[in-house]
Amino acid sequence: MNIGQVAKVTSVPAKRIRYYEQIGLLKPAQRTDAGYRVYGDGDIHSLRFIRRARGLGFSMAQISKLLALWQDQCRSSAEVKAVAASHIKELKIKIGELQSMVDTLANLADQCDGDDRPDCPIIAELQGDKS
Amino acid sequence: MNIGQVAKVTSVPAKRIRYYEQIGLLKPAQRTDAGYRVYGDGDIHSLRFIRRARGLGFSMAQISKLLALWQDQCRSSAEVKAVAASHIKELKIKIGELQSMVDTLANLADQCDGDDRPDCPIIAELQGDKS
DNA sequence: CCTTGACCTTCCTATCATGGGAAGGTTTAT
DNA sequence: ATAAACCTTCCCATGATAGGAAGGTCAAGG
Repeated sequence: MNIGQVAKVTSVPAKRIRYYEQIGLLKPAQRTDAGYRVYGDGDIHSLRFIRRARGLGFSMAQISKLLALWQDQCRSSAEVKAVAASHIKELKIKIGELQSMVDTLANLADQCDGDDRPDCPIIAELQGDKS
Repeated sequence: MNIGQVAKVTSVPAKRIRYYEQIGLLKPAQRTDAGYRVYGDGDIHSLRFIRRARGLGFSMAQISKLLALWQDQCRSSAEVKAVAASHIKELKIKIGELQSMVDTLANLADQCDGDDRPDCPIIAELQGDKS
């Protein structure tokens, strides 16, 4: 299969497939005489694996680990779970940060009249007023 | 004040201050004969404003708008509120995405034994098994 | 057989908001 | 006078892509 066809069946754009190869996430694809990349079923499975992992927010570095564990028959599920746990932890931290922004902003926006006048608690907060 | 002193009092590193000037968020600072940037109180207020806005997760583009509104005596609070509302909306979407990742992952991790054996529902999910 | 269009290739650039560091000039303090 | 602590600009790096230019290749139709 050509890269374009693989892109279609995996929903991973050709550009991204080349990028994954470049950073070593995928092993270099075989080439035709003309230099075209050629892919087999294994590559397609790998790309789907990567796509799903990306969908769960894993970084490339984490996916690299997960791919290695996936291929490793001798893996322990504990190792996989550790990668996931670390990612969950990061996600929760991020969510907490974003949520606290939302809380503050919603609070301020709620107190804002949203009319034609210039007075605004949002601006006041950013300005540093100790209201 | 020199850039280093401003960095200290605003908690915004000199590097970042120069960057803000470069992208037009701050007006170009005055210079000494030797080319050193010189800042006044107004700049310090602006930098604190930017720092607080960044802390609430606003993008540079949004902060640019907010700065303009801040300076604009004729602003309507509705405009400010609109910027905030749009940001809140984006944040909530992001939080929703991250939370759904956490939910999926926590569920999978929960089902994972985390022992020495290779069997792992996390890997199975990424692999695409219809378990 | 030749052209056209749809592919493919590599390479360069941009994003966003920074951080790091090199090379070189200035100021301050001892 | 010299050393330390500043400052300047410039270039490169991040992560995970997207966009596009320049050029080679392949399949189909006239």
